[in-house]
Amino acid sequence: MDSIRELLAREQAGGEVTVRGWLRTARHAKKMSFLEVNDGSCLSGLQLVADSTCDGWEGVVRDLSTGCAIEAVGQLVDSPGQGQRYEVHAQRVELVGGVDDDYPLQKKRHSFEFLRTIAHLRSRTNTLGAVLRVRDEAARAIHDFFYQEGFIQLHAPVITLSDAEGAGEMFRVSSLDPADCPRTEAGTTDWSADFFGAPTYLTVSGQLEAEIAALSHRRVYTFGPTFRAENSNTSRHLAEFWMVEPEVAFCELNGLAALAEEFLKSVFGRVRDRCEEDLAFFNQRIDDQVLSTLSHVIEEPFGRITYAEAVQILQESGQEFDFPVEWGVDLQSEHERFLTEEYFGRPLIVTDYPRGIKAFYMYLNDDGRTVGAMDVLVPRIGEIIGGSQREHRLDVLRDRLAEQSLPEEHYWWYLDLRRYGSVPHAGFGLGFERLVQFMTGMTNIRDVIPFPRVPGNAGF
RNA sequence: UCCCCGGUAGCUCAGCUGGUAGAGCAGGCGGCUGUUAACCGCCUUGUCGUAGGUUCAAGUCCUACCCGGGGAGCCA
Repeated sequence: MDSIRELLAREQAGGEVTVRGWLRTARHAKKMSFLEVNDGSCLSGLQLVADSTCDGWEGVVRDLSTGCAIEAVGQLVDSPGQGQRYEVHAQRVELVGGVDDDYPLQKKRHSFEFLRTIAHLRSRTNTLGAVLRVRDEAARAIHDFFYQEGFIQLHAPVITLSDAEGAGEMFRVSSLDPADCPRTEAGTTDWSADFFGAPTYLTVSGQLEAEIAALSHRRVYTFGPTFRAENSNTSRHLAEFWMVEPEVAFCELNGLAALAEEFLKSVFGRVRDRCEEDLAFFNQRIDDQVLSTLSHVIEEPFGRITYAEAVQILQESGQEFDFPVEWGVDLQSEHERFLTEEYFGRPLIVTDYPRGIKAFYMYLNDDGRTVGAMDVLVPRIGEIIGGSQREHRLDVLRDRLAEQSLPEEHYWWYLDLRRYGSVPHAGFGLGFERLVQFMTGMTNIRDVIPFPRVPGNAGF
């Protein structure tokens, strides 16, 4: 049995083929029926043409409608009609699974909001089908890029003891019965009686574990689900999302920025090459900037400025911003978008942020006021990558922990890494769904992951 | 969490200054054509988000809540 993708890619027509899939439309005329079958292997469907000589004409073909699962055998021929190169003259059509007449997917366009309520069926639509293929290709491209660059993949734990960077609410993991859990003498929950003997949470980042592996295997990455219990209701946030986190030993900030740029160019190039049809669809139906934006990322060098330069550009821009800009405050969405969309018009790497607005583990620069942090900003999405050179000097790291009132005992093993063969190292995090959003032009992040988890909704 | 906008048929929406609900699509039946989100005719479908309130009368006005969308914050 061939996939429709393979059949449509054939050099020439001819021969008997078997097709299995789901009907997008069934157009019935008096003497013949046209059945458009899709099997998810590509955006295009395959047109089956059946007439009264077809086995199954009465009792099957004439009763088919949108959504039916079928299997058909016939001859692959050049299509005389417009809109497709080949079609199949069906000799036999079997109904594998019929549909009740309340099948919710129509031939007409649905809103993405409605499709989210039928997440079990929406992957059969053009747009979500294309998203799943692009997402798959991007994931493979990421693994292949790191493989070729000599990285090994680290499987970071999903259940962790403590917060990676003191940022973000975490989901608690517990096997205790909330209605009847053991209490301490003070009356609070006795977590020492819980499954792990301590409070545990779903991970918010694999970074700290990746640092461990980088300090033995030099170039490593993680690619897995991460979790944030933030009450974020936006088109760019999920409670469960997939994050890519490379970590490189013997590497400083410049090397990391170069890696980030090379990484994005490679992954985007691969998806452009292999998802041509899907990307053309997104460009036509979702956002007509998709293809030109991809080319920008692949072909043009990224802009590179320091935070201080960014502040100066913003202050001298003459733009009215809702939030004023001055050295020491974090850049707002509107600032990031102005820089990458209007001022540079291409992806942009901003480095060396004030120490006060960044995490404790970031490398303290010689000026004493900035850290070796790096954000990659892209048009329409804003920050897509955040990373930094890590603080590898034990004494400085201890000062930074104390500065942010973080208890050393929670980070005992993280500090150990600085005591035993510490080396300069750096890494970044990439939100995988935001990458897919950027590549497809989809405006809502809930539509680039098959089963989105957001506040108040974990259905399907 | 905050600010705006919205919730009317299975879907997408219309419904003016309050007067008792409608179009396209989907679905059913019939017709027709190498058709392309096919087309033509007929038919079916509603606690007008929920709960209160104002009024002779509420889809329409008021209040609260729920849900959805856009933006912001947090961030990836």
